[in-house]
Amino acid sequence: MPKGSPKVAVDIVIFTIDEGKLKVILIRMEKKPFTGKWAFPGGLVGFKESLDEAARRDLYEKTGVKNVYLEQLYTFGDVRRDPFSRVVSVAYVALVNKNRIKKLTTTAKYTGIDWFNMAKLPRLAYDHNKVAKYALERLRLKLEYTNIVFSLLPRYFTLAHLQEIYEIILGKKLDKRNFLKKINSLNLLKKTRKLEKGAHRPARLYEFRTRKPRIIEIL
Amino acid sequence: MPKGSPKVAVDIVIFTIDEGKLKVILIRMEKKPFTGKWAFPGGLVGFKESLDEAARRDLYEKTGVKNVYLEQLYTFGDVRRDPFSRVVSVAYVALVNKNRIKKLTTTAKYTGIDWFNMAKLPRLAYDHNKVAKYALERLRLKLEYTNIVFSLLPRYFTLAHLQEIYEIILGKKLDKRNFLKKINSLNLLKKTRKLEKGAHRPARLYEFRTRKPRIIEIL
DNA sequence: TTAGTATGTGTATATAGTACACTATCTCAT
DNA sequence: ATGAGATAGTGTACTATATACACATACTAA
Repeated sequence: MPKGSPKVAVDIVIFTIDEGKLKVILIRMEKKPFTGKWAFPGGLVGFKESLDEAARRDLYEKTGVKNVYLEQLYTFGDVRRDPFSRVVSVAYVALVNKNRIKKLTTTAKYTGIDWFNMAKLPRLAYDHNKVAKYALERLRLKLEYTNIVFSLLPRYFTLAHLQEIYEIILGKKLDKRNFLKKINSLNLLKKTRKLEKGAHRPARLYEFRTRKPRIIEIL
Repeated sequence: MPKGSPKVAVDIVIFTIDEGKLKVILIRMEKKPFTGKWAFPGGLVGFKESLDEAARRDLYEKTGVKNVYLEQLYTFGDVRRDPFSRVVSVAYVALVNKNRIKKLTTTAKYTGIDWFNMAKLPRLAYDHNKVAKYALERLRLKLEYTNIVFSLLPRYFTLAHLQEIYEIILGKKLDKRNFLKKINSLNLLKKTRKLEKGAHRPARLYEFRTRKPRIIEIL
């Protein structure tokens, strides 16, 4: 029978592409049970903010960016996931363009914040390795039928650049011609006038038809 | 900035098939802002139970059934979703076989509990019409690549019966031959010796290869 | 024996996904 | 001016999956 209620927090898996790798932001914990361990950033949800707002606020505090793709992932509520306190955590996934981030900042409660290669995460605090696994699955799935990568790209980009991002996230090589067919079938892109320097044939630049999150099929 | 923390509740969309319709359990509220309105059953999460446990407990209290399909759906956390209190609600979806339920019971806080046709829901309390929409989408989606309907069927059943349930949930007629092809490709069923009375050719009975929730593809 | 009723089954077509290689266009070096 | 180097851009054949569609079969009951 319920007596008292758990606390509510949000945790955010903030993805970016950097140096040809899929990376996430982690913060280093100072508090007792997890001293020195890394975890996804997050914090308690205030009385006067929705879950989405709490996630957006935390993302802004850490990275200084707004208007990126942000989606609720799953809610983790095991009793012992935080050994000293009962906290239910609503996990979110965010996608940010690394160029738009000047500096990562965190509060005094933490002793560090940095980008980590998603493929080589250390053992994380709480149940955050499970969170990471869910987040990657969801990201890969959504890639197939939405335009969510717009958050990872500049306004104008080449097909090769777009394909590279897909390859990094999916963790496998794609065929150029089949990739174009798929992207075309989703009807996400608009051609522009070509640009792109380089000691070779210049590539045409594309832009997204819309830079708002747009679901192509049912979720 | 967070000050205090919202309360945490679970709400459960309990589906069944009855009289050829997809139905859900609703309870009638007594408390002030929603007096007389119907809502999905649920309640606050206790300090010593996980979210899943809270959902399972509530399902058991209302219906007396255990061991059915139960899945977390989404977490609703708008500030004003409950006008008098700040409650974050983790919504769950459950599938139960109506035959296994003797009686619906609820606590003194509510003035009624009953089954409602999912296709004709009244205006519900809180944000529960949105919850209903999400739940139906998820149910339809999961139907396509999992064995979750096992919770809605007896141990032995005919293909016609199985197909009928799919048709009710999806809200459209299916072709018998194509349906069989699809079910076979999922490799969910085992043939048994035929039975089934009736004034016509008797139908072969099938059973599920396994009656645990089993994901066929990635979620 | 027959009428009635639901079962059980196969093929042809359309659509989506995958495998696969060569020509075109530019820059830079000579 | 020419050629080497480098990446861009493009089409077809094959496979797998999804859809449309109709008739013979096996039982019960009169």
